[in-house]
Order: sequence, then structure tokens, then C-alpha cells
Amino acid sequence: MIRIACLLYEGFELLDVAGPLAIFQVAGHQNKEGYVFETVAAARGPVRSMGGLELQAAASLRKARFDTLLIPGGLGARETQNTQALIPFVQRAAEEGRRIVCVSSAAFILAEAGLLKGQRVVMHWGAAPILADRYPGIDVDGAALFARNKNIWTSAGSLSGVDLALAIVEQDFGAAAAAKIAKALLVPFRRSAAQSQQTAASTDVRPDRFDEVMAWARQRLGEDLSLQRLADKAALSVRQFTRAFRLSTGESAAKYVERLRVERARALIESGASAFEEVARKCGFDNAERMRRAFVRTLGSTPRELRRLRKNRNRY
DNA sequence: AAAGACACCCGCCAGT
DNA sequence: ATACTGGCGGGTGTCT
Repeated sequence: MIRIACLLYEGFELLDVAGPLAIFQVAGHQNKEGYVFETVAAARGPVRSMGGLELQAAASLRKARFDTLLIPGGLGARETQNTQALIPFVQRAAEEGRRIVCVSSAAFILAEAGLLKGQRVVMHWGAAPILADRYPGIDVDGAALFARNKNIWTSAGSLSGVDLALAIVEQDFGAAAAAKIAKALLVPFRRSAAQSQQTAASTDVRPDRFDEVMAWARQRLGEDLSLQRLADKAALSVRQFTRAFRLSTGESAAKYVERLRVERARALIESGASAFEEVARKCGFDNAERMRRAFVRTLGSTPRELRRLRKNRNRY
């Protein structure tokens, strides 16, 4: 189960919560392992959305337990007095390497928290100039649909929250799962993060040839998973394998494998007492040092930091 | 700390 | 003609 916490604040956009939630729910029906979805806010209780409807926050920040933090957009996100109380919380989540998913103007909160410096950040074309103006250190992209930097995702907003949720399902359960959900909900499944906001209208639904290979890889993370071996397994040349893989998933095969390994290792580290060396071997990093560097690359923190943070979890 | 070894990535091109 | 394929080479990043 992947735990998603949805962070509410005064003036959030309801659609940015409802759209992704619909996707995650269907994902739960179609996969044995799905998502659990919970709302959190500075305090438990009702939170007013932009349109006036209220949602109940089921947990306060200090009680929140999650793998992925979903932050809806909304005009409220631009008002720092609304979001000030959330800053340490999102900083903490980022430090811990949790996946943080911003729908459109939610990125204002991360920007305010200083988490987007020097990063490429996707924003709705209407709000992009404002973001760029207020936070000069950020590389704002007002044309793409979404982007990912390590564990932080940003997106253009509104219905692209749905695209973003599909991209997350794709990352977690493979492209075929995401395509299936899109089909069930009658929404287009757009693969390309780089697709223009202006032409976001195509219906690109491709069955995926790589799910089987990746499931196979998932079973044996401790073994050699070089491109050569994966390509052999898929009965393709290395060249064709890398090309087709990138085309269909938007990520290179090697990066994908590394991500699987880091995720598994992280789960092991967080769940218990195993020595880093042992975790590293089990997950296909030959030694702890290599694993450490892979963590820094993909999560932004070292295994040791994550374990330490884990211990202090209740102190926000 | 540096340098050689190695894997990966990707544009290019020729073959099917 | 067009799309798909796979080998090559060089640039880049990572490991030891």
C-alpha cells in the first residue's frame, strides 16, 4: 500500500484533490496493492476550498503518515499567511525523501519553503510569470504539463492534476496500469511530461511492452540488471530496448531500475534493523557506499539521514 | 584526489 | 516512401 496524504489549506482548489483521488481510487480497484488516501491540514477539521465547499482534514500534521504528499493548487497557496504553518512540514517531508506532488500553484508553497531553488518547475502559464517574479532562483516552465526533480513533482494544474496522478500510477505500477485506469475513467492518458499545455488534447493510449520485463526485474533486484540483460530478457537489441523504453515511460531503463532499487532499500531501512551493507547487497547495490550515492541522487538524502529522521518522526 | 575503466545515453545512419 | 531496427561512436556520469 502506498500512503498518500493530501495537504489542505484555506483556499485550495477542490478539483486538484478530486481529480487525482479518482485516479488513485480506481488504481486501488485494479491492483491488489493500491493507495490509501488521507487528508491532512494544520489542524483536524473542516478546511474551506476556493469555491467555498469544505473538506474535513482527517489528521493534523504531526499525525500524518505517508509516502507521498499531494498538494492541491488554489489561490490560497499564493498567500503566505495561509501556508506559513505548513512550511516546516513540507521541508521535513522533502528531507525525508517523501515524494511530493504539487498540482499547479501548490508549487508556491514549496518555493516559499526554499525547496525549488535552481530546479525546473512547471507552472500554469497564467501563474508562471508571478512565480518566476517572486522567486528568481527558479527555472519556471509555463509550457510543459509536469516535471519531476528527484522526489518533487510539479504540474501545470487544473485537469493536469489527473495527468499527474496517472504519471504517478505509471511510476508505481507501470504504464499498462495507468493506461487501463485512463480508459476506465474515459480520460486521455498522455505520456509525455513535455507535452505543451496548449495542445494537450491527444489521446495517446499505448499498451506497454515493458511491464513484464520490469516485473521480472522487480523480483530480482539483487542480481545483475544491466541494460544488456534486460534487453536480452525483452528479446530486443540494447539500442532498441533503451529507445523504446524511454519512449514509452519517459524515463531511461537504467534510471528506472535504480529507482526500484532505492525504493526497496528504503523500505528495508525504514522498516527495521538490517545493516546497510546487507540491504545494499539485497537490493543490487554492491556495497553501502554505492547505495548511499544512489540515495543522494534520487532522494536527496543518505540512508543514515533517513533512518535518523524516521526515529524522530513525531517531532514536528 | 585523480585517472582509467566502464556503463549508459543518444544522434546518426544504413539495412530491412 | 515510411517506419522500425540495430550497430557505431562519442559525450557524460559513475565506480574503483
